[in-house]
Amino acid sequence: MAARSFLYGGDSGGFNSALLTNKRAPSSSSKPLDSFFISGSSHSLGSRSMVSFEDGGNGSAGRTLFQTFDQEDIGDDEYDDYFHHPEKKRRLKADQVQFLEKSFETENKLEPERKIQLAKDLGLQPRQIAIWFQNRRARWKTKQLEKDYNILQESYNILKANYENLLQEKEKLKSEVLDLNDKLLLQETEKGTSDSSSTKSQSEPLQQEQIADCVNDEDVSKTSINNIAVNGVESILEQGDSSYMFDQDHSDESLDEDDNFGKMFVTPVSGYMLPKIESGDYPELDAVNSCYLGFPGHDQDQDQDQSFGFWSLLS
DNA sequence: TTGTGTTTTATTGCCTCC
DNA sequence: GGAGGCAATAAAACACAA
Repeated sequence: MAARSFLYGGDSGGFNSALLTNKRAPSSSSKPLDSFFISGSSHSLGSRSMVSFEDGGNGSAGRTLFQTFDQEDIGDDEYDDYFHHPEKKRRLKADQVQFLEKSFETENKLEPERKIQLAKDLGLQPRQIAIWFQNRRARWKTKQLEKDYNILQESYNILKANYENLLQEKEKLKSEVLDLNDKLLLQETEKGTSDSSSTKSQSEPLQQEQIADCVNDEDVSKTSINNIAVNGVESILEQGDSSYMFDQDHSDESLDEDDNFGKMFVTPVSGYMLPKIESGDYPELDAVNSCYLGFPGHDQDQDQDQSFGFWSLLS
């Protein structure tokens, strides 16, 4: 991309009004010395800074915090330096940045009146104010995305740890069942009667089937859970609608039962909408849970409420 | 001093809204 | 169609290690 900067061309009395109304001012309008004559350029800026707070940032009425450049105020070398590097970028002074930061905290969008006022107060071009806010919003967004990513990463890790615990528990219970089955068989064998086979527990074949089902489901479930968690993270990263970024209030959306919002939740930091995973949405996850539920006398509701907190974690 | 990575300022192009 | 927003990007300014 061509990077011919025009900065803030205009006459020495102020800024080029065309640049305020037309943000696509052609680069050709930039004259070599234009950027030197930015309204409010001053001395005492260090070597290159474009602006300074002459009054210490008290913002007294009727006076900008930024003074008009005057050749008499700076040394010849510096003056010469400006002439020979007319388009150098100049960083804002710390005080100016602080002022803008405070303003940004109040409201991260910039209405025209506020822009003009800030420009007056700081002795900058309104366009500079707009650009600063735009860049600041971009930085803010990046940070929020990082935070959301970290939150999701943490959730994923918890989910994964829970899943692994779940598998361990399942193995333990499975071996208990096998053990009990062995004992049962042993007992019945000890009875040694000829009709023992007909009095054999009817529940046994069913339990063995269930165990087999659980074993078969295991790999599928593991893959599915991982996919769900990973997709959750990816969906945030791929979320392109920035309209959420500065829209603070999504509380109503998550309560709407008539559309998909009813199954969404809002990420805590950036306010992204993500699908809320519930029991029944992913049969593979239910299959994992169901492995506990086939035993005689086992309380399913209790199991879902207790120990692993599997669904509560997801929702 | 210099090379290199990061941050900040500014431009460009595209999109949306009124 | 103009104004303003955002993403992508360039380039200056800055920080810092070697």
